Amino acid sequence: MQSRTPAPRATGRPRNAKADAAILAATREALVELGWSKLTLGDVAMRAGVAKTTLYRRWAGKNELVVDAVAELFDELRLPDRGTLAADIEGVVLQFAAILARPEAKSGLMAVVAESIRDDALRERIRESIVDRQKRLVLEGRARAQRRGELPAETDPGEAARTVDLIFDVVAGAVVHRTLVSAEPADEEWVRSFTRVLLLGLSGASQAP
Amino acid sequence: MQSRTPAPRATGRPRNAKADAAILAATREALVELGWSKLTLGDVAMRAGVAKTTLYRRWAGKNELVVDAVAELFDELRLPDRGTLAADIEGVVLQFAAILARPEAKSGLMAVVAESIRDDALRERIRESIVDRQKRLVLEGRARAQRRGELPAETDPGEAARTVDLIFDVVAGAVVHRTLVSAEPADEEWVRSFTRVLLLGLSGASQAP
Amino acid sequence: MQSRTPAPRATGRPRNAKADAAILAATREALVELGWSKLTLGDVAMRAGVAKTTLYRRWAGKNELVVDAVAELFDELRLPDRGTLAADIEGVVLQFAAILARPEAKSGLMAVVAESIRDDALRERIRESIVDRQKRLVLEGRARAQRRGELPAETDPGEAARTVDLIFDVVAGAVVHRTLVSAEPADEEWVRSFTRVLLLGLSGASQAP
Amino acid sequence: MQSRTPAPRATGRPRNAKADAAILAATREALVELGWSKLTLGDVAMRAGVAKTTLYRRWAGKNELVVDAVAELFDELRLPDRGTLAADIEGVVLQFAAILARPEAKSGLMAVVAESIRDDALRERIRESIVDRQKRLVLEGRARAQRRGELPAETDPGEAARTVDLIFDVVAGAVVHRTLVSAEPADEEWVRSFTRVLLLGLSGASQAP
DNA sequence: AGCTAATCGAGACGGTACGTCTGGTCTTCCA
DNA sequence: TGGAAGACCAGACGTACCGTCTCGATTAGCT
Repeated sequence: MQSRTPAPRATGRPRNAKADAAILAATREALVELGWSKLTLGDVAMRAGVAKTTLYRRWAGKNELVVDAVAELFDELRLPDRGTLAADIEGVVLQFAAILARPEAKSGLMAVVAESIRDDALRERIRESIVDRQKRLVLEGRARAQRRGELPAETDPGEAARTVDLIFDVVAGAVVHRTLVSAEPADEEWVRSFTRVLLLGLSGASQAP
Repeated sequence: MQSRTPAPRATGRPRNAKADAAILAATREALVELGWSKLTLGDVAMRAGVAKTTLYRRWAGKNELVVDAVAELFDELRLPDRGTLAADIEGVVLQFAAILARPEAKSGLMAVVAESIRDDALRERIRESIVDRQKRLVLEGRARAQRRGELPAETDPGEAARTVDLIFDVVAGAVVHRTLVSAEPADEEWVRSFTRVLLLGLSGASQAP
Repeated sequence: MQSRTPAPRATGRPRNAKADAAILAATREALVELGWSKLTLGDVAMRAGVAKTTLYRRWAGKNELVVDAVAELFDELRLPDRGTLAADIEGVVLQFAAILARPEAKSGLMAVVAESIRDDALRERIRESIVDRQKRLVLEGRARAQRRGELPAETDPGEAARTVDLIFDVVAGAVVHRTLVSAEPADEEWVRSFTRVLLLGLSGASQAP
Repeated sequence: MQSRTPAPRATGRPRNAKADAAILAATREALVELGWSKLTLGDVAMRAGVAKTTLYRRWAGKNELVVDAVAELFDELRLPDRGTLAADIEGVVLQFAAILARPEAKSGLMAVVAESIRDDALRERIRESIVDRQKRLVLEGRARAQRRGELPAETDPGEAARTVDLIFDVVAGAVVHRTLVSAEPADEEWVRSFTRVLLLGLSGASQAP
């Protein structure tokens, strides 16, 4: 999530530790005001009160910077215990939708995903910083449901991993599409409908293959 | 889908009819080679053997041009009758995934969606040219399934529209996420798993509200 | 003296003819205010009311621009007939000194000569635009003195050319050194002393080889 | 000639004495390879195996450093007794021309002179370190010629000083112009022609004012 | 056949951002 | 205290594109 430290040095003036946070905050601010395509690194540097060179010393370019700035937003996601699997899912999907509704997330996320298509290193960075980092929610939710007896313990680990991936694609994809492409709010009503379809589909699929 | 004719003129030299197609083809070619962010209108004009002026006379900018260039790709989608609802869905989802796997679609689509977040006119153009244009497939598929007796006739038109939207968000979102973010192929196996979850979820949801 | 026209085109928008003069004037203005080392092309462009790209389209860089800006100054040099060779020389040397005393000439000339040491094309440009262009004065002065009978007609053309070069090196070198290195004014008194030494030296040298 | 010691210190770690020489040598090396305008202090520091800080602690900037680096070159000038005034002059002018032909002198000298036009402190430093320091040669040559009886003892001290200045401007100016602007070698033949003109001019001028 | 009007190519134009480089300064640790 | 290392701010560099403009040259339909 931080700037990539090229190597831990022992000598020379150490980097200003506050600058990283200031730059990421300035990036999010600029994303809100300008959007991705009109965001310039010179402007971000100015907002952060930092020279352009400092920014380039820590990030390779606009894409890497925006990935890190956006990734921090998703670390807010939590999975409070709401008693049932359905309620847990609804809760986390609503949180996810709320983050996606924020303009700094909207503007940046899709753009870097688009850029990642032609930049393998960038895609890997997105996966590390954002996607895989949040798969913990799916794993934790499933474990909790298994403890409650709502879901059986998985037998085939490969199958289980594939299911996690499928769930993640469906949940993240549907919420993103609803929010960014359809441009409709992913509100409680929509989340309830979506969760019901998802749970029924999954439970049916696991019972009658 | 074509360039926006500001007003039908009667006099003066008529526009070169072949230029539109040449420009859109050149745009797709450039998307493949360069991706969205390194695509420049000057380069597209050169590839199309056309002056930059000509290009700007027909499209307002990069975003509008790319939307039109990409939209043509999705007109290939067909819904052949494969006998059952599940097979029909699998077929169209596979076609959709195949188009999304093409680099000119990948590069362009996500980028213009990202741009559309801060540009309402662009979002409207995307919806007209791409999204709503393909909702016909969902409607046609449902009608066919109702004729077969696989689905009951809908009673509440509002509820039916909401369901169409939900299906579209889930299908398009999941396939896009799988292809672009997870960067895994949406192959037959995945499509079969996905379709099963979707159908079970929908049928269960409609039976036991 | 003008910007180097890469090729006489027939098509496309023609270059703004006034821009050349405006840029050269702005360059001299900036030389006066800032000197060579603090002169920036961005600043010159702004002063001239012209975009930086326009400037770079016409000149390869700072050195070439300054050569042209300074060269125009020396076109003012005239050789009025003052009756005797000594008076003619004194007159033109005083004019030369007066131009060299102007800050736009001082600042620019030495700097581009310094740069020309490592840049053959630049040295050639200086020679064409400034040095050889003003050798006309030496030639004209000699011809006039020969018409007056003050100097004999030269017999050996090679020797005559070498003498012109020597005179030029001595005159230009001495005035430049006096003005720029010694930083003393090349005023009438100094010019009279210098001219006397020069003429005596030359006449003695031609009489008794 | 050395770095300017702001105050003679008594306490603390003493400065590395070798560093001064290493830096000046590195400066000359960089002048040869890069020329003045592409010489950077960071590069000089690296060549000298010294930190940039050390360099800035001893010299105020690029100009001061180059003046000192170049000044050392001119200390090689000697005035061996060749028997006649003309031979003495030819000898020293040839030496001067040989130094000016070296790229580290060419590149640096003209550039700092150019800079000195807008920087009085720099001009004073050049005069101290280079110009006045070598006027000793003119004085010594005249005294020797007077001892030989080639020149009369001067009567008016002011006039004598003015003559020294004039000689210096003519000699230094002509050689510099020949070498750097005309870019022709100041070889024995040229020096002989030049010296003859100079001596005839001076002797004639002193005889018949 | 001439007129009118919009097109076409070419390329210059004013702007703006890029990512890099340099100049000087500062901050840290080590000797 | 000096020195090596290197981060820091400031700002110019020369390049690339943007979207607009100004040309001369076509190319139709309408008189």
